[in-house]
Amino acid sequence: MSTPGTAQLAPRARVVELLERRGVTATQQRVEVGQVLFACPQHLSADQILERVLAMGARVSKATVYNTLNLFSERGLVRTLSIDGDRQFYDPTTAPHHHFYNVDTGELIDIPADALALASLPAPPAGTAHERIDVIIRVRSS
Amino acid sequence: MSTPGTAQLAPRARVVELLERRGVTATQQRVEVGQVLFACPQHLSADQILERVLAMGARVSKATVYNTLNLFSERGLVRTLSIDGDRQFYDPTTAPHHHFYNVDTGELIDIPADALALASLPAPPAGTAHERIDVIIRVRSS
DNA sequence: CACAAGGATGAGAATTGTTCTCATTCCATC
DNA sequence: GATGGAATGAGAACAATTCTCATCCTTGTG
Repeated sequence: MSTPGTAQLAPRARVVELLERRGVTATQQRVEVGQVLFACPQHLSADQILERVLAMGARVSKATVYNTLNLFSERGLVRTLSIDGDRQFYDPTTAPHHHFYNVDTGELIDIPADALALASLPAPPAGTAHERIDVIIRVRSS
Repeated sequence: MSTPGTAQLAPRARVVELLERRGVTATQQRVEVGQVLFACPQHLSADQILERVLAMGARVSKATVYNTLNLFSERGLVRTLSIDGDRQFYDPTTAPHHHFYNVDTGELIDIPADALALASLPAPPAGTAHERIDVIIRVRSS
């Protein structure tokens, strides 16, 4: 069984390497946020991340969590998901992939890119270039 | 040229029919919101809808606009889109289709369902059933 | 046509997720 | 160690949305 109150974390060294590879200064708080975020493939809200960082005994503010997540997002370390209007989720998996979203439970599940073939992509509107494609398959508990 | 201050509106009769077909009581305010919303294929925020309803000389409150849009959404009269975390957009086109989203301008453009082939849909997770599929192609001004 | 009953509306307060402010703290570099 | 610019944090500010609840309509019924 797992130690109570101790969640699985990504090793500091791995997080530091990830950040530095993207030119992000690896400060105390950023690394701690990263340890939570990059622990495993998952979908966490800012609040959940704050909670877990505090639970690991670290000291971080809400402002820093948001600053950090926005920075990570800009630098491609995390993918920001807007599924409903309520809040955003942060997805440590940045390689192309898609999502199931259970509208009843709020659960998000990854769909590997190769499990969903997108044939015949339409050309982007004049003067624009593709940036990323999000497919969300909404499902409901039956 | 168009009459200044007079936006294009869906005819009352058509809106009333749409609402009644879905079992929605066609009250004054709901019809007015519908006249704005169903005027043409478009993507409006709640604020924009409120603005336009007021601009047509009607009297509606913010609360009623939200109540109405949520009701329309439940009854399948409108599709609610969450593209970024900022606000929701309401799309009168309820038939399957997808969207381009320009991250620089915020512009949303419809993609007809048949312009984008989804091959090999993954099976929904156990105990769930497909509800709807949203494809958002993010583009950036180049 | 009056009228009750339940639904709809609206003004503004409340909530919630996120951003902002700016004084303090940290940290890489000299 | 000093130092300057970046990072942090407490809490205020903000914006979209929801809630509250008193008032107003509608609609069906006698």
